[in-house]
Amino acid sequence: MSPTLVEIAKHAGVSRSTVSRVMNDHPNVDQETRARVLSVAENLNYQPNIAARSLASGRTQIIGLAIPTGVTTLFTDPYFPLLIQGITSTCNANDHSVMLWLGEPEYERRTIRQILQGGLIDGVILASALMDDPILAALQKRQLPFVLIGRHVPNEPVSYVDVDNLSSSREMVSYLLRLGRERVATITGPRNMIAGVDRLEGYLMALRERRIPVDPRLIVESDFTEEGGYRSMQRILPFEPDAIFAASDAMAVGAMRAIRDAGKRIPEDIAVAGFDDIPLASRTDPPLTTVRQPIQRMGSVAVETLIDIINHPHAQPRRVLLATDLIIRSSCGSALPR
Amino acid sequence: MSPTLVEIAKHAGVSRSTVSRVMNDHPNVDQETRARVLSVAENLNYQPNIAARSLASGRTQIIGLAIPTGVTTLFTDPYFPLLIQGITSTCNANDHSVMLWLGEPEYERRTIRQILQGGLIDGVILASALMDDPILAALQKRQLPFVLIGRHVPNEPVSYVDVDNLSSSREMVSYLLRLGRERVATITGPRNMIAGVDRLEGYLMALRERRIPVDPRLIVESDFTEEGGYRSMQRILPFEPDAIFAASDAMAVGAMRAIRDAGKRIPEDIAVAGFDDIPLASRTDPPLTTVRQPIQRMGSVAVETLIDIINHPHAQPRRVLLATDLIIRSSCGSALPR
DNA sequence: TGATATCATGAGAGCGTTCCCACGAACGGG
DNA sequence: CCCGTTCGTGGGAACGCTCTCATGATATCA
Repeated sequence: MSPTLVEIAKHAGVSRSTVSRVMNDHPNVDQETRARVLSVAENLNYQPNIAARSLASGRTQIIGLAIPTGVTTLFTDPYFPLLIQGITSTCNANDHSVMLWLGEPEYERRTIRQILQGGLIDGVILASALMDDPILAALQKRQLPFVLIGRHVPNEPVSYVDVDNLSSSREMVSYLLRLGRERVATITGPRNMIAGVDRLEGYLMALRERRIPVDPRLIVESDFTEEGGYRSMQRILPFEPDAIFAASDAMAVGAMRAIRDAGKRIPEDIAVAGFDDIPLASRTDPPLTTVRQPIQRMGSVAVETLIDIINHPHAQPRRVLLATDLIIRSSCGSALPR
Repeated sequence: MSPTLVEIAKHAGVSRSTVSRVMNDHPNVDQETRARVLSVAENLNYQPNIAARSLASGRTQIIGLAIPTGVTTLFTDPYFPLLIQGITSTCNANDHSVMLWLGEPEYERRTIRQILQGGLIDGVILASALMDDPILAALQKRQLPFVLIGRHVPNEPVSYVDVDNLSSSREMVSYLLRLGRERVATITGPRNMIAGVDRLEGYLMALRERRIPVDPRLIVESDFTEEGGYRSMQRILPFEPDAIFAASDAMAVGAMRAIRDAGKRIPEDIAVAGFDDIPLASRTDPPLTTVRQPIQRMGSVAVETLIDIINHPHAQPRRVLLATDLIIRSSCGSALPR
């Protein structure tokens, strides 16, 4: 095992208090002493015992990452891997560790208890797609600092980090309209996911800006899956859309298949736009115009935000929206002749 | 915060020792006392403080999951999500927690230290695709229990859990041969990944069993990516294969594209078989015959194995190989007429 | 120059557990 | 009936750290 504070102290000829101060970057330590202690610690390969530190200080430098796995579809694209990568790397950079929970219905209650109590954790990142996740309520009840991945209702005092779904999809739909498309349809995500709601709202906003009346037959709610996209497109096709904005690339791919099966051409007859920029998007036929999200970045920002909250628990809730990139490929063609 | 042992003791009218015994399922506690303590603990919503327990006992009930992210390709299929899911759920079931490290070159040294020392962790699951991962060496040096995901050289005393790559690919290639294919080629994975090596070995073994001479021009090493599969297939095509066994579905998909681009038909001219059964495999044209791995199961078994090792540190290394399923779709056609 | 603030350091207590040992009660065998 | 076990229980010590307070040395100001 690693040596203890006392051993370092002995070797450096100081008290364990001084070593502790050095290790924690406290001021009021003589430059020379600090250097000596540091060098001894380095030589002996000292690593503070996290459990002891935690017990004494109440801080663990561990943050929990809770991902309720209700929505299995999310595992088919690299969303979570990227998110997790962003989170862990930023944690590392900030000397924190990540504890992972994938919420399973069966263990959820036990897990929640474990997360909230036990004192093991300084804060939680909740990456739930659902707006009404039960963990959220539990989290709010306790004093544990937490950050949501995904926007939340603005009148509740919760901190969150999200992609700017609303602006992104508004921009995308505006783009379709600018190309000269006149009957732009949309396949939305589920209404209980904020991403679904926001992306629909962006669609509506773009129409409103151009004073284009909303045709409810051109709006179909789906579930972010390819299969769902396929079926939804089939329902939309009879109403003669000339463009489709799918709220996820997976659904866009499904929609493309439906369009093909109906004997229509992309983009000549119907322009297709997606959201997410999954790897497949660049290899569809034709390549898919879509919105790229800074997923990894979002993980990073979530960690930074959480650490900030942990350090300043009584400040205002933080709300961060990240900008996206419009990735223009050929599935929407170019501007139509007027 | 959660109440402490002493508070439970006070309410139950016993000493903290007795409460501790109850919480840890020690024998030699009166039935009635045990019941009383348990009920008090339940009422007060008691949760043991993990830091304190760890400090006193040296055990944390936390296992580390280290995934070196060198190979980014692995993030494009749901391998890791499934693995992680298997690991976390089994950890939950066994009252353990998961600490996650995605190894990044930059932080690796710090991370290793953190993993190995600090006493935070009871054991490690190392899900590295590489055979010569530097973390492995560090891990072996210390006394920390660990389990590898992925087979390892048999003469070193390390425990591992893996899919039976060798038998699986031998079976697949045998299947192709049984269908009457005579020039079966293979696109292998990298030589520094055990999965790549084993799957090639299975291919060779199947040929050997039928006394079919190995044509080295029909064997091309690649990198598990679609792009790699595409290029490799292009190199193989001139040598007139009538079947191709790709060591991953991603490569198989690339190979299919190359075959198409060369104007050949699947499966009439060339049968295609993959490995992994990624979601896409069932939706290629034609649907891909492949090998399904019990990835989630593998995670579960790894956890169980690790916990067993933690409890019995001096036993023999455990080596587990899991069986796979041959998923027969239409990319290999049916038996050719003789 | 004496009173006061600042700095570098050390010592003690405490964080919530587990582990070890001690103690009395109950029990059984000689 | 006494002595050695076994059982249920309690108390002390320890785990390795942080935090608060005390102390003496040095710097600052009137």
